[in-house]
Amino acid sequence: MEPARKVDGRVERGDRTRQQILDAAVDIASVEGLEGLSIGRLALKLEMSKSGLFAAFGSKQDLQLATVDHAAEIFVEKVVLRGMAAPRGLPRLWSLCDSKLEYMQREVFRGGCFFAAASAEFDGRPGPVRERIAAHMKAWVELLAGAVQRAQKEGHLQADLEPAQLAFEIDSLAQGANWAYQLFGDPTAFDRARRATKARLDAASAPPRRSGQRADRRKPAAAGD
Amino acid sequence: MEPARKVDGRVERGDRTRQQILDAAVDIASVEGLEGLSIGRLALKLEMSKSGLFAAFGSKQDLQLATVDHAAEIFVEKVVLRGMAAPRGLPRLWSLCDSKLEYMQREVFRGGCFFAAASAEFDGRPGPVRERIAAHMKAWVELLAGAVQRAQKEGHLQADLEPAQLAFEIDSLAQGANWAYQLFGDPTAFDRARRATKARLDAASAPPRRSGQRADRRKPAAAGD
DNA sequence: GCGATGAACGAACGGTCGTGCTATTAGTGT
DNA sequence: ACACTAATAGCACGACCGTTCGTTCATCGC
Repeated sequence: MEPARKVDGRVERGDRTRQQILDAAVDIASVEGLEGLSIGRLALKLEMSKSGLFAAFGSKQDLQLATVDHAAEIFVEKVVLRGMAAPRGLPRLWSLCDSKLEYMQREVFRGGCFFAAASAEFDGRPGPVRERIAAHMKAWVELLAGAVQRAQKEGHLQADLEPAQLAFEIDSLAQGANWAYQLFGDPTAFDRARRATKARLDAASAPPRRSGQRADRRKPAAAGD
Repeated sequence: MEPARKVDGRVERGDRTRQQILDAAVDIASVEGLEGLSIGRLALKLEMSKSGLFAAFGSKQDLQLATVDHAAEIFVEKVVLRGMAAPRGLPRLWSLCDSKLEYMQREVFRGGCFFAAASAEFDGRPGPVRERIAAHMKAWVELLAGAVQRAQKEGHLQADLEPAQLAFEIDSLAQGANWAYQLFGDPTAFDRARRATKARLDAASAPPRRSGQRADRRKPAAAGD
């Protein structure tokens, strides 16, 4: 969040501009893509010279990597931290889903979910950038799966379901909503995703604790709010 | 499918090369993107001159539009027709989902689902290309929703659920599988999507016809195969 | 045969891309 | 006030982009 500091604690001038550059880079890249993000246009928008901007990163690829990391920081701040603030178990799981949907809906990035766009753009281009994107996304789905597992341990979700499977399903719904909203401009997509996620979590909820009975029945309590 | 013909029935030379060009264009674009698809590289791959190729379309945008339409033809052939061959109602709905998953899994296009990539690339770039992509995708989701509606009329699915909602959910699962496979190379994603889709359709299935009873119970029959 | 037609070609255009090199500025320690 | 250093600007390069132009060549009606 705050600009990086040197060992002596001073805020360097270069770090400040780096932050400004990355803010603009993430904004542009979420709309035009990481490859469409050109150094010239970025410099124009920031009213600085192309070479000066370039020197701050050394190569386009390094700029792309830094942009991906910067987007990840924002993602963590707006989605992960916000979601993890909820009490552990099912509420936290739901909160993570809802945070991601809200982050897409409010368009924290102008072009919708940065990583949805970046994934699609780079999944066919091997290299460090693709690997970086994949690493961040892997961390996210594993965080989700971990939240599922935790909700199982808390007795909120059925114990016999596979965490990765449920994480896959609810994250797919969020991605589907982002897709529909970005392509069609359909804001109801987020309602659809929320409804579906709630219903899915409901169906995966553990039955109220009674004597030894199989977890094949539903329970009326809603997942969210 | 077969090359276009003139009024007198002859097969023009230009149409043949157009088809060859579009085949290669779709292949490249599914990996590198529609914008990354450059006329020079395309001409190199086809071992023809840049200018000759260019003349066959008139502009890059027209080439992109033709590429999108060509991809849609292949999509219809491999997914829609194959899916619609199943008996109407729930089997057809499942068959459509399965066909799309298979088309992604077998990588009919080298870079996974062409339209998943194209949507993400162009959802932030207004213009005819974006509109064309959106039109094709709209047709697909409406086809899915129509299949849901038909399954309701046949009594296979509960009558009180919203077709567009269910269509959104199952298509999101397919997109999620494509995403996971393309980014992580995880082939189990398709199994996950299939399982989730089956379970979702199961949960949406109408109860076996008996006296007036509400549609809140499950029925054991699986959705697919 | 001959002229018309359309397909494909090679060369070149202006523009933008990422990337180096060198000079100049601005900030800091003494 | 000065030297030192990091940050930025200016400029040019080579590569590639989409596009245009004029030309060549095969084909086909006449």
